[in-house]
Amino acid sequence: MKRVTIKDLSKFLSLSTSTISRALLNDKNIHPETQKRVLQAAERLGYKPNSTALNLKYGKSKNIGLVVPEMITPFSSKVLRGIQNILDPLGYRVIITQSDENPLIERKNLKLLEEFNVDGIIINLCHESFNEEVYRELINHELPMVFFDRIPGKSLNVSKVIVDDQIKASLVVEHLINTGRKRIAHIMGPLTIRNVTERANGYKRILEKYDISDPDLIIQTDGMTFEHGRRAVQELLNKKIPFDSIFAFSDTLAIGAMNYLHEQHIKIPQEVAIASFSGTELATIVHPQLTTVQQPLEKMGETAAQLVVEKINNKLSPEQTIVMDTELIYRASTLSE
Amino acid sequence: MKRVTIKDLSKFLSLSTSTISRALLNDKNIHPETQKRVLQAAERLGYKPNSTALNLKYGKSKNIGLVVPEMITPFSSKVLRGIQNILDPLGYRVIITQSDENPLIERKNLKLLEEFNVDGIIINLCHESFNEEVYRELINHELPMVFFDRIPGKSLNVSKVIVDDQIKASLVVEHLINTGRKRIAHIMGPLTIRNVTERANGYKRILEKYDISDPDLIIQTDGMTFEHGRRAVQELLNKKIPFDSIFAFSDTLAIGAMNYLHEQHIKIPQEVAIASFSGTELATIVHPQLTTVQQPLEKMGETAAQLVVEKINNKLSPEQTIVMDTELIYRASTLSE
DNA sequence: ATGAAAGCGCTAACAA
DNA sequence: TTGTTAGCGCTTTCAT
Repeated sequence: MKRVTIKDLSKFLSLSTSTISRALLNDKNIHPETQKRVLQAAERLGYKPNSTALNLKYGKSKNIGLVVPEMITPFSSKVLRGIQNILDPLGYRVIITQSDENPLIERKNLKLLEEFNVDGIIINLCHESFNEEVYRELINHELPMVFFDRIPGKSLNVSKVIVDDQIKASLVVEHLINTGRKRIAHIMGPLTIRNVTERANGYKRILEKYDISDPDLIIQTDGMTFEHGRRAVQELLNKKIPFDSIFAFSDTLAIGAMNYLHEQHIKIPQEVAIASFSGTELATIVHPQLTTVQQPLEKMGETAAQLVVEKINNKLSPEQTIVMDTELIYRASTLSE
Repeated sequence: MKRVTIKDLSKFLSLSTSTISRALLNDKNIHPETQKRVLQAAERLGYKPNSTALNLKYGKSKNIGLVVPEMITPFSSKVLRGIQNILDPLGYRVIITQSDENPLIERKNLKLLEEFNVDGIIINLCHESFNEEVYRELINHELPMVFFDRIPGKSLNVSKVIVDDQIKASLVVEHLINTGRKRIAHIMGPLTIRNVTERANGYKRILEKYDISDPDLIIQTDGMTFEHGRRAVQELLNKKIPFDSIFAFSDTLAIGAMNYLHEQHIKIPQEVAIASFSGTELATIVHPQLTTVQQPLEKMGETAAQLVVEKINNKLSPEQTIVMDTELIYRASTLSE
């Protein structure tokens, strides 16, 4: 069953293709009667505009590329949802690529998206500097780019959507202190991610303020999986470093840690309280539920999408950094019953 | 920075566009010397083929639509990964749409994908019959479709990728019996999903075989979220129906149930053992880890992708139903230490 | 109000 | 071996 084109309609109605096009586009230069006939015929023959032809005509692909480190946790999914809220009604399609936390794959993805003629890129990067030159190149090619969550270093002038990492990290740690914790460990992610440093700074600031800091309490991981969280807390225990609570960079790391604690029959929160950053259901499907800084992921996606669209429609629109509000949510993992 | 086209190269080298095209395509009818010059110029000017033009030319979009009920659990993400393994190297882009378990949204998504000229659709449906007419229509339009996981009723002759639901459900239940359980509850999903019935049949078969069935033990949910699982077990407890184990349709339902049990301080697996179907990390990030039927999700995605590609390349290739092998994995949620 | 024709970037007959 | 031309489906000047 071949697709019906304007040409088919033109033959069918013995009208020129331009007239058909005008009728379809609601042009003023069209007789109402003619338009009615065209519309009816279009309906009857099942005419569907060919978006490829339009894209060629207008020099756009109506594709937006999304680059994320992974899609295994619901983090990226929720952001995607927000992105689609904005982009779907505008007729954009979203092409998703996963970097697997590997900057080389990320680079390949970016190149691929450029090949694919995407009109813009929304990216959550996996290394704050490794691909800086690639980002710069794409931007020079006038490809609109918006970064969210994990953003590149200051030297790149781009639009970003982030959260108030440091402040909220401080608040979390302060909450642990307020609930009587004194030996607060921190499970960091890799240093190649800007938020990792930000959140760690928030943590350090408070521990120093209360004069309870101890470098032994900071465990640096070289990855972001459940397994990394697990190994971090294992390390603390093996080194016999006493601790009564954990602030983890992400819910993934936190949950990994929780699991190991469970296996060791260490009670949460009685013996060890635990808190982290999240924004997904992950925080509520574990037991006990995790105290977290709730990031407005869907809203972040929407905001990022709005920024790309803005940039696509107006190449001169200025770069913006939008800091989203987060909410600290207290749950059972830090509250004794 | 405007994109460099073949025309630009043609001017730059004083050659016809067709010669340029030939050089780029490695045509035999081209002087090696000329080809070298073209390739060098292309490299120097940064030429990138315009995929939109190609798609128009060849009447393809090189887009494949993916329709899934949700992306919040890692289920769809893992399948997507498999799909991309196959499709990325072939130059296909994957457009993702989420139905939110709502057949009306699913229908809208399908219509949208058709508008978008996708070359094929891979779908995990959310109601086994509601949109049957839409599927049929798309198939009549010669749009290649492959169903996976949740498939439509028998009356539709389409390619499918599924697992051996009934058999494996039986094995799970038999495992529960072998570990001494006698009052085995079943948390079903909605009856509008074929696998739900399949797995329930497997469950019933075994309970009848051992003559321990009891209709009270079957809880029918009207959704698939954590919350539904939670409420199902709540219902069992409220009705004071005694049970010593649960077989849940999915890990999502199982985890929801686990959480409620935890809150009621009911010990898993000592007081209640629990098992389900999965294939994602969800089963291992909860405590205790869940005994599940591990579905090869990535492989399922790959298989589905291969089937669409096959169908795209040859409209006449026959419909196939591929049953993937699953593995029953015993974990702490059914094994007392 | 309608039609003819050009053009978006590319490929593939057909000529030369 | 290279060039000319038409055409994929659509919109948009420019004529009529």
